[in-house]
Amino acid sequence: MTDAMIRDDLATAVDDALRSLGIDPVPAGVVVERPARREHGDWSTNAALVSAKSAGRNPRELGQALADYLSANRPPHVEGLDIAGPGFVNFSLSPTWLHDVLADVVTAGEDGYARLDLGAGKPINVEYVSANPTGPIHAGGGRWGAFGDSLVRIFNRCGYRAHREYYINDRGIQTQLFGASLEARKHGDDVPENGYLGQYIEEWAAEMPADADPIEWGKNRSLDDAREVLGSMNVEFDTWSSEAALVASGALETVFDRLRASGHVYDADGATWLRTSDFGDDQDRVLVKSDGEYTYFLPDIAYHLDKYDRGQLLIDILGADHHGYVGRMRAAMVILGKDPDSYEVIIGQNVKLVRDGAEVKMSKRAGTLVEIRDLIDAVGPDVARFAYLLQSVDSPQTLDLDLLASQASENPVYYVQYANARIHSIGREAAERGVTRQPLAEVDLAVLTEERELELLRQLSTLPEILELACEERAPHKITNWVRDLAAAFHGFYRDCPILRSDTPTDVQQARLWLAEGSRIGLAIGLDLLGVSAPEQM
RNA sequence: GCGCUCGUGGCUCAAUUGGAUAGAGCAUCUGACUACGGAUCAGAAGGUUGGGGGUUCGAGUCCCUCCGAGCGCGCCA
Repeated sequence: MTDAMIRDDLATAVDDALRSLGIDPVPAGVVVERPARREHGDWSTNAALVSAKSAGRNPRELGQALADYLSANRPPHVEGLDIAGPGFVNFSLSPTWLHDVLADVVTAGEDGYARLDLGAGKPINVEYVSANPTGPIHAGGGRWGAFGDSLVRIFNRCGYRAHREYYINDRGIQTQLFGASLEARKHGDDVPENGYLGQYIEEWAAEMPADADPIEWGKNRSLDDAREVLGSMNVEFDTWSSEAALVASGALETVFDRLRASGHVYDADGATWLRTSDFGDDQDRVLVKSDGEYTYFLPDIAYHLDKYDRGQLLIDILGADHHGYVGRMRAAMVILGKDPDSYEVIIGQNVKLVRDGAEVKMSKRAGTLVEIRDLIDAVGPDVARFAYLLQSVDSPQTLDLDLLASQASENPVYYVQYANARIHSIGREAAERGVTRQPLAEVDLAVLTEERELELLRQLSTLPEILELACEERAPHKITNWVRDLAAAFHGFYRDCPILRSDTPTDVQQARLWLAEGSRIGLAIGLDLLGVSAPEQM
């Protein structure tokens, strides 16, 4: 029994009730949902509100009629029914179904509980970070790493097959400038005009062997740094795609021919253009410059086309400063015959970093960046990752570096990890006292009737629906919020419902041991989706 | 100027996508353990959701309009 099954049962019952009152067909917009407030019951329906107008009846009176019908034809597990507010019909469930939830959770375990099949194995390609290989990753880029990696974990748990991808812009003027800057500083010369000025240039130039090719060496140095620092935050990739390799493969010519053949390419002002404005872009874009060089755009098109080999759905995660890019790429994909819905872009709002009470304006070229490495060194990977995932990517994020460091011990991530550590501590203490957990089948979970216990079970029961929401809305922060709520429910339970104390009856002790195990499973799943560790002691 | 995104207690953010009395954390104040870890728990205070108008049973959410912020508007990437 899961909460989704309960919801379906209730929705069916509500439909039946409406029809019995002569409201047929059932109006769109009638839903069964969780009320915002606990005292409004476990589930609620707006059926009376939505139907009242077309039925020409008063919402409260109609609600009463619905409640009467549902009382007489009571759906399973429903204990209480009442009508409240403007005409909501509220359902209260018997605690028995929560005991079933716990049995499900511990039976399915970490691997099986809240494992969905929304995707039916559909491959999704997710590209994120993709910072230019011209220096270290800055602290703003960490947001896309944490977000993208968690999103992939969510997809995979929901039955998709997600492929993680990083695109390396290792060709073009920026890489040349970067290499030239390294070379110049190596010899103590000034960097060229528009060159790179950061402190890291000095350090890396000093590291660089005298006989190294500065462009190649600089690229590899940047990528090693990215791999290492992102890896320390549990951010990994399946494919690192090189623009230079793509160009060398001849893929650009192939794509260019296909674009030509589409009839949407034209020459003007000595350059070659793609007529993207016919496909929703606000202006046409140059493919080949008048000096005969490709712009970044043609390789990007070739790259996106290439990604379809590794996913039926392409997702790019980009910072808000790239939002102007979406229209042209979607246009190019459509011109190449792709379904516009198969190319999705998630625009994340940028991160603002505050240090010493002032915003740090970041520019890689000017060398004023805050490296993500500095952040991780200061607060650790778990705090950094949790901080990134604490809020929706739709809203701009402000990270106060001093605050994050000074409040490291009060960080919400520790609140969650502490709950996990307490569970393991109970296990250790139980072992020491010779208390063992009996097989589930021999334990009566029905003795779990304290409000703390029920609240913890209710929270545990919502993970599947939260996961589904997080997946469909591409919103890992919903997992973060859920895992915090679960930890809060556990801490409350821990405080008021002793397990190992000598005055705890044996049957209650056994049921609570299983409840602790269920909580452990929930925390483990949630933290894993966030890519945050679940330490057994702290 | 045009376009995209956004504006929620002192601070950082939620809000089941149009639902009921807008919720958390931090900071502030007050309480709670003599048997499982106080990195915890319970409570108080703090709001005209930037302003105004509209849509409807119902608006933080949708529409219009001001105000304010960030980001785009290259033959850079």
